[in-house]
Amino acid sequence: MDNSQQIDSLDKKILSLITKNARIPFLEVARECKVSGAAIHQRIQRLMNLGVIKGSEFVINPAKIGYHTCAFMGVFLKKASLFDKVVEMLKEIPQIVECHYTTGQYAIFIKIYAKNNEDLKRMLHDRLQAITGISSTETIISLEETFKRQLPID
Amino acid sequence: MDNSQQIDSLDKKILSLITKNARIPFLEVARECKVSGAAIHQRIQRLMNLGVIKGSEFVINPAKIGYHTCAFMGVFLKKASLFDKVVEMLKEIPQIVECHYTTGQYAIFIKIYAKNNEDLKRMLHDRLQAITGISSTETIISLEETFKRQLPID
DNA sequence: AGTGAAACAGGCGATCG
DNA sequence: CGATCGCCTGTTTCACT
Repeated sequence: MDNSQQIDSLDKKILSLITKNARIPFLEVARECKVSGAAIHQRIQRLMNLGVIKGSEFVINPAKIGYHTCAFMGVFLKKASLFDKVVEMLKEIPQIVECHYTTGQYAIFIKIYAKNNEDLKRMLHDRLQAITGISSTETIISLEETFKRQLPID
Repeated sequence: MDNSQQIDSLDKKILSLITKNARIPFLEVARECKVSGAAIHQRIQRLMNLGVIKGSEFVINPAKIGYHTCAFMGVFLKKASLFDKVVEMLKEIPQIVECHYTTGQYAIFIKIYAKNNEDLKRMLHDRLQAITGISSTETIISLEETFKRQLPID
C-alpha cells in the first residue's frame, strides 16, 4: 500500500515536474533531471504500475462551464449499514465530485457542484433527500475556493 | 466569468477527452472528432486563453507517497476580518490542498493530508492552532475516499 | 474557423553496457 | 537501470480557404 520506500529522489523530481504540467515533454523532464528520455519513460511507466500515478487530466474551471456554486455536504444515514447502497446512489449524481466515508458527526461527506444556489437547492430536494437511507444532510457552501493544489512531492 | 455560451459541442467533446487523459495525442482527439489536428490545437489554445482550461496535471495517489490520513477541517476565526491573514498562513502549510471561504458554521473550510493520524494531530497543534486569528477547529477524518472525479462536461 | 502539408520534435521499443 | 539509436508518430506553423 505504501511505496514511499521504493520512490527515490529521481522519481520525486519527475513527479514534481509532471504533476505541475502533464503535457511537459518527457525529454524536457529528462534534461532537467540530466538523464535520457528513455529513463524518464521507464520511470513513469513503473510509477504507473505501482499505482503511484493514478492518471493525468486537464483541469477545468467549473465556473467557466456554468457551475457557479460549490458546496460540501455532510450526510447522516438512517443506518450505518446502508453506506454502500447510498454511495451507489450518490455515484449516479455526476455533480458530486468527491465522496468520503467519514468519522465523527457525518457518515458520508461529499463535495458537489451546481449551476447556482437554486440548482443546488433543487438537487438537494430532488436527488439527495430522495435517497432512502439518507436521514438528513448539512450543507456548507463555498463562497470562494481560495486555493486548490496538489500535495507536494516531499 | 461564464463562457458557457462560447463553448460549442466540439469544445465539449475535446474537453471530455482531454480531462480523462491529459497525454492523449491531439491527433487522436482530432480523429475522434473528425477534424484536423490543427483545429484541435487551435481550440485547446482558445480554451486556455478563455480560462476554461486551468492546466494539466498527473494525479498522484497520496497513500502511495506516504500520506495515509485525509481530513476536512472547519475553522472558526476570532474575527471575520482576519480571513485574509489566516489564509496566507494556511497557504504556508503544503499539506493543505484545498481552502474555501464558506458560509454557515465555519469561516474557512480546508482539506488536508497527513502521514497518519498522529501526524495530523501534531499539525493541528503545532501549525493550525498556532495561527493567531484561529479560535478553534473541527476535524472530519476521511476513512476512505469512496470516489473522486471531474465534473462532467455537459 | 478549419484544412493540409511540411519541418521539427518527441515517444517509445530494441539492444547494449 | 540507464544510454544510445532509430523509426514512427505527434506537434506546430503557415498559406489557403
